[in-house]
Amino acid sequence: MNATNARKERVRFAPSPTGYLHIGGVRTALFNWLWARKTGGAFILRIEDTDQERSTDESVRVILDSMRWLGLTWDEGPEVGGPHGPYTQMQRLALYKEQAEALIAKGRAYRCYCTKEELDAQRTALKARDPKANFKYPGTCRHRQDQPNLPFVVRFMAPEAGAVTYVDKVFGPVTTPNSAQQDFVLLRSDGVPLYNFGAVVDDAAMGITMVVRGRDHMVNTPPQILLYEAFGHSVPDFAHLPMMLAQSGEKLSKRHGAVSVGEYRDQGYAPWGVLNYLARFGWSHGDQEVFSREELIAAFDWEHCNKSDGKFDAKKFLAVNAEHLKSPRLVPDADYAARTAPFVKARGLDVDAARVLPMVGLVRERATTFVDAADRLDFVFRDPPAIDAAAAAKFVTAASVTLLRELAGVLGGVEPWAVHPLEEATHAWLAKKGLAIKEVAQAARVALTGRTASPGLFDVIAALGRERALARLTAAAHAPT
RNA sequence: GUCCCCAUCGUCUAGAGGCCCAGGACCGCGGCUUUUCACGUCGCUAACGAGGGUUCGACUCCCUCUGGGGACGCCA
Repeated sequence: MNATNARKERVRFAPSPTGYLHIGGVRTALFNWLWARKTGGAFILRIEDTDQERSTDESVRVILDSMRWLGLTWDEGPEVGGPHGPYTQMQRLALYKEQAEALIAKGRAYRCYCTKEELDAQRTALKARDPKANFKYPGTCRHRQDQPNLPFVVRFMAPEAGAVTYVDKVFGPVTTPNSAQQDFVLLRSDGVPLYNFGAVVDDAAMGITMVVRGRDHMVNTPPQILLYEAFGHSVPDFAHLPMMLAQSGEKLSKRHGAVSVGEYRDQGYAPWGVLNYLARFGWSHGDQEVFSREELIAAFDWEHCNKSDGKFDAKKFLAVNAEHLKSPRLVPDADYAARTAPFVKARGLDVDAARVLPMVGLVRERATTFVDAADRLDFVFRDPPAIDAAAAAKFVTAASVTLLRELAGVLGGVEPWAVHPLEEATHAWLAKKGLAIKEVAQAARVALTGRTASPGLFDVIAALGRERALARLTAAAHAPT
């Protein structure tokens, strides 16, 4: 697209498998993925499972499933492999240990024998004196002799003077004084790396050229850059994305409603509808709101990324999704049918995509989700249709029963069984009787669909087919009120 | 408290000094269309946080304030 984008970027999404895939995480993954696709680079998926307390295999599975459902395919990572594997941090422990030793050898890190208890005590004591104080590790073990029999963590020897400056792709230049840093822990006493160390070692090993992540990680960037420099590695570019908050302004969590990809999948959202909403959150392209996958890859850039945090809006999200469902360009009929069929089946109807396919036109402009589509299509596949009692009581009266029977007789002779002939025959009949369609429409609708709201009457009659349509009109006549 | 970041309608956003008494979308509210529900369509409500500069001219640049957010862990 543009000469400055010539570099093929290697980017990564590195979730912690501590639960479902959060909608905010998806946006981070998406922006990474878009950039990889746009630059013809690589999108790497890495599992950061070093928090053994909270990480689970189940969660890894859920995350991979969600990514696949969204269509955010990864070029390197779990299950697909790649030249820099393994792509799960707990399988890379030897590397972290080796790299930590290398830093110690360079004099840029050291073993610390202070126990967690000692440190906690110091922290608590400080807070007791000054509740607002900021506890920093005092560097007690910086020059302590090796203690072969004591457990230790490896700490970074942070510079006390100077500052780190980097140019964020979204936020521009950011400078942080080194005085804000401390001798943070690289390796725990059990040999498992902490976030900043693991991320830097892996990003360097995997040849990551740009780190794209949430703004909540912006504070991690200076220490990470210090690490790159200590190693003598070139520093990647960084792009931080503003955060997606709840309407209340709090961090978006389950108590604000659905936040996991799985929930939206189960609610019948289209994967690309989800991604489209997320793409436009913190990024814009003039007034364009709806994008196909290809359009988004072509249009995406960092210049139009916003810096300010935003609030998740479920209604707008639904609207964007509905926009996708309405468009055959964005969701082709076959895809629409395939995604709707499982939801129809979930209603206890033995229906496959092939049977849904010819019915897509009935709900295309009405349904906002595939679940909604399945609901609106229920009457097509259920025989007899589920009749809403209140609707029947109101519209299927003794008088309308007679009319419906008569209408069935009239329609019985219509050839071919298609919307226009059916409509013409009905109107001719109505004209002869001096009736307005209004006077039979709702009764017919309830008889045919069981509900007062449905697709167009003649579309329904045509879709049902001669036999079933006539049977339903007649059945209603036999079972009034 | 320390360090970092942010600031246009309720929400997502356009806006890169005059094109803006601020545009689009969602939501909300009306009208039209109509056999129902929708779709569609027309319209309405609604914003540049405050104060100083800079400039012939600021939503756009600078400063201060105010208001938000993030981080300060052997979590990620």
